[in-house]
Amino acid sequence: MDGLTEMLKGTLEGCVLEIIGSEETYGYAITRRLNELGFADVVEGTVYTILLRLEKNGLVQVTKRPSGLGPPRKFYALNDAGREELATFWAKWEYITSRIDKLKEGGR
Amino acid sequence: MDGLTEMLKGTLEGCVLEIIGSEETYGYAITRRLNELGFADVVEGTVYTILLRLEKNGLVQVTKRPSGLGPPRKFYALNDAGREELATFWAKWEYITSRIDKLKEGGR
DNA sequence: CCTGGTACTCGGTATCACCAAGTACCACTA
DNA sequence: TAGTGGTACTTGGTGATACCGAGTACCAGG
Repeated sequence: MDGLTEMLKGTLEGCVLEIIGSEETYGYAITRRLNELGFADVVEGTVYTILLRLEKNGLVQVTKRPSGLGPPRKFYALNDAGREELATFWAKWEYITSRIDKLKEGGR
Repeated sequence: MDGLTEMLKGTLEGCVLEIIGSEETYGYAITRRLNELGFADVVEGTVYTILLRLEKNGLVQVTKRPSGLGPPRKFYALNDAGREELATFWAKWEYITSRIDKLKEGGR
């Protein structure tokens, strides 16, 4: 399945929020997680730009820790604003999917 | 519900395809249809750019007809390529929603 | 050493929806 | 007959987002 990229616009950031929200983790691992979830062609560069944005928008708390097998990792955790943003994301997701499913059912 | 715009990226075009696929129709009516479906802040300009793109990509057949209460309408119908594109869109949609729902369930 | 896996950064590009303003056609009304 | 409002399409520019590619750096094992 390819060419998903355009459809992920706006949702990928929410996915990253969800992942961070369930466990404090770092960019490289998030990328792997997304890949194994089925978003195979999401690459590191994309995830890092999202993480930078989250940080810039004050939704996460960042902690740098040594890795042992590579450069130090930047661990991300949600703060209150981040949790709120995550809830908003899921609300929007529900809304959109319900409308589109209705459209698909031929709802008129 | 606002701020849906970014999340609609890539899906709005599919919605328009679906609407056209179910009935030959025109831009203004498509906008109204999307609005009543719950995509309240989708405006005409947006729909027209999508229609132009569909036409440019050879997914639709266009017929101009007089309106009676305004300027002539451009009616859009799917051609074979358009129907194929629509099927692809739904396949992608299924794929993405299933993955994201899995993520939401805490699937790990 | 040197290859390969881990881990982050940065500059540029393409796509897509939005916005704003404009054109134009018609019916109704004052 | 001038004005208003609804219908209908066009166009040029903007902003957000994900992608791509190249680069830096650290470490372990052969």
